[in-house]
Amino acid sequence: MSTDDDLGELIVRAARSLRGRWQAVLEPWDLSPHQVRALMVAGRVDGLRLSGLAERLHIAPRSATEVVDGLAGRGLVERVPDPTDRRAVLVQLTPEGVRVRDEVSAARAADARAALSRLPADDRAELARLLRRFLDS
Amino acid sequence: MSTDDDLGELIVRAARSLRGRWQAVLEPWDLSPHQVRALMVAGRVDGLRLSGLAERLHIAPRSATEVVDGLAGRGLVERVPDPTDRRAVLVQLTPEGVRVRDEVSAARAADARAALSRLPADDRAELARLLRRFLDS
DNA sequence: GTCGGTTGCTGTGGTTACCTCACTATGCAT
DNA sequence: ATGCATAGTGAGGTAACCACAGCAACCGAC
Repeated sequence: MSTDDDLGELIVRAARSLRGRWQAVLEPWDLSPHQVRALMVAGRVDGLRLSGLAERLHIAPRSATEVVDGLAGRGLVERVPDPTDRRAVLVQLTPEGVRVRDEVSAARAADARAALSRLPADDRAELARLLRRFLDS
Repeated sequence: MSTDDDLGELIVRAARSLRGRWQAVLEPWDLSPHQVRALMVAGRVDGLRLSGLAERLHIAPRSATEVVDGLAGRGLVERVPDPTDRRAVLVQLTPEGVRVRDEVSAARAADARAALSRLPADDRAELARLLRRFLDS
């Protein structure tokens, strides 16, 4: 049905709109989307290995090295040896990394709120309910 | 509110899920998303210039040249001189291009139907309504 | 006309973000 | 101890984007 084609298209367009805004919001920090995601994950997960990061970002292990290189070069993240396995390397936020993570987090939340505030609160709730149902199915 | 943060996240995740499926559906044709979009646009718009294609795909004019190179190399598209301006080049689907466009179109529609059929029809309608409202605002 | 500025496409060359493959160091089971 | 598996990374490649320069064609003012 054409309504279903449209629905897929609508979801993708809505996401594109949000992603565009989000990228603009990130600009002051000059971080790629992957770097931001890595920062979030590394802040949330304690004792995160490079391989674990690669898995969560859906990229090759080799590429995780590069993402971490980028963040480490900015002093947002540190490589620390895994005490339980001398082959492994853990990704750990520096104090600066924590600060930037919190700033970016707050900016993203504020922007999402602004973008979606055009929709009445009960529409937002309904939308969230329906999307959750779709994703869980 | 955390529900709004979630909503943005939900939209992006839903789109990612659809995009992942879509890319898998496209695999047999070995076409990039941009190439498919170009094929669709060129099939829809008569007398489409490279610059017009670039505009619709939100890429630099130079990059449109490359997309068309790719499609022309597969024989899906032809460059024809613009009769009204000898500098300009029009992008026109070959018969093979029309065939592939229709196949891909049908496959995408079928997949979207399959992906979204997990949601009841009235939920789909409501979801579409809400997303349209968001996008139009 | 013709001449200066503009436009449409593309060649060259560069960046970025991925990838695979091979290597080293380490861990671990027999 | 020895052989195989695993963690990260150096080397090198690819695909998709970009800006800039160049060429051909268009167009408005004179």
